[in-house]
Amino acid sequence: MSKPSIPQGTRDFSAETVRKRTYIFSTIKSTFERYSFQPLETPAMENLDTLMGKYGEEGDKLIFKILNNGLDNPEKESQAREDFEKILQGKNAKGITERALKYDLTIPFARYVAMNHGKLTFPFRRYQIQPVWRADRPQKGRYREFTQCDADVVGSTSLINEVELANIYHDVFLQLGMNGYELRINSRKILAALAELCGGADKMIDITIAIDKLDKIGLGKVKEELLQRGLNEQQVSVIESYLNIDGGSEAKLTAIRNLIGSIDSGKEGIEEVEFVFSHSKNTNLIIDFTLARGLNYYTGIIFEAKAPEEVKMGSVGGGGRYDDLTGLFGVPGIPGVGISFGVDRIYDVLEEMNLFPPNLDISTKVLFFNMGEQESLSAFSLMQQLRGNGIACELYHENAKISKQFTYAEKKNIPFVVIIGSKEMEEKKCPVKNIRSGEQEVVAFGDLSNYLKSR
RNA sequence: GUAGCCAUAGCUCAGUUGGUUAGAGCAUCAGAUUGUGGUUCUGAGGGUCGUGGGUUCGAGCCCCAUUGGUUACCCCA
Repeated sequence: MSKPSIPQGTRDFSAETVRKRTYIFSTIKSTFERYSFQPLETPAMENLDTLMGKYGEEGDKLIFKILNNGLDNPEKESQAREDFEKILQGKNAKGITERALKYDLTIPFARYVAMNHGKLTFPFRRYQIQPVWRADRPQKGRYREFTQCDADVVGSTSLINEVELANIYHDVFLQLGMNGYELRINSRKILAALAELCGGADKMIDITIAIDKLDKIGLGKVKEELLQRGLNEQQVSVIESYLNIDGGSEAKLTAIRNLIGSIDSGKEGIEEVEFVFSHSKNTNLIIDFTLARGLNYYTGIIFEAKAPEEVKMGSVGGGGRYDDLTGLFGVPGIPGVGISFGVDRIYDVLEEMNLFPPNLDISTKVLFFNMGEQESLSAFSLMQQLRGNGIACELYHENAKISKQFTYAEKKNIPFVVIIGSKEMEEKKCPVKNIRSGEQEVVAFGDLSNYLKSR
């Protein structure tokens, strides 16, 4: 028999990890709730149709497809073979696979809104915290199963939404102690204007893919890539002057106005960025015209949250505005804007920077020592009383050596031990020892709950 | 999908140009110590060297394949 294992890029979460993750989830969740977002959950799997074509060509390849059941049915054999031929040619075949694990939370949400738009009150604000799956090659900060925390507002074009979302990022990251994070913003309209200026709206995707890599590969390589992608020298030099925009936010805005302010979409984009920048309380907000983001459906403001420089984790969240996401599902005219937190990466950042608060792993508060058969029965009934009063406690399972029971308490990070032997049973008081400080007090049985509750 | 690196005890790792019975630290268990632990000391258990082939008198070490992990590219949270 082979060694047990789990699929590549997936993880088991131990108690300690779950508690740390829960800490992140509850920080994000309570912030979402405070901003009046409502929870939503959607299935782990969607119909393949729902997902295909929504994330670009690369995205499609990374969708985890689910094999249909019943393919071994002899009556359908010839059809199955025919369908499989399509798969071999890189196409999809409903006969082989018609469901897939969800790839993000935004598209399923759009699908949900399209299905329920008649029942929803707009603007509709929802948050969603669920796992998603990508058939990617795992590496640092990248998993095949990971959890996203999304908040979206649909049915409103107001830029106030963008401002609020920028504020949410700030609230969450400051609360988590990631003070050095950056929230970069840009507008797709500015990128569209740049493409227009370079003589081809059809080149927008090529341009954005290339310039998005600026901080990674440098200006020289970006120019090379642009040339490779079919832009001419003159167009590349326009892009170069765009990329050279630098300095403080005001200086950047002035420079971008000079460059593309005369183009309608450019002007709109600049106004958007300026609005969000000037109205958000987020002091970590940075205007970054090189920010592009991969997902094709963004049309206005785009966000990307970056981990503090020193941890080299890159993006820990992102989002943006989409004018017509539900249009993909036959319900046009519902604009929206949303953001996402990448919990798994945030976890890695907090771990690396040592930012988790202590005591997250305290679950059991009291360990009753087992000093013998009669003694343990007495401890048992006291323990039940404490549990009734909401105190998590545990009785050591056998009459082992004292030192062993202490070690157990220490390993399980249980802060208090209670020792009940024959003497204590007679006197109806017992020593309560704080394991960390070593302090010990004798407490009457009847006072035990109150004593422990207060510390 | 492409490329690099790694795989030896529960964990972290040594292991010389290929040469006797594969080691250390930590962890575990037992004892010194039968109601107050964490330090210390003594002892014990624990391995098909990822798997399968090959070269060789001889392989943990060299070669091939395979599996798993990891890092980078593409892309992305």
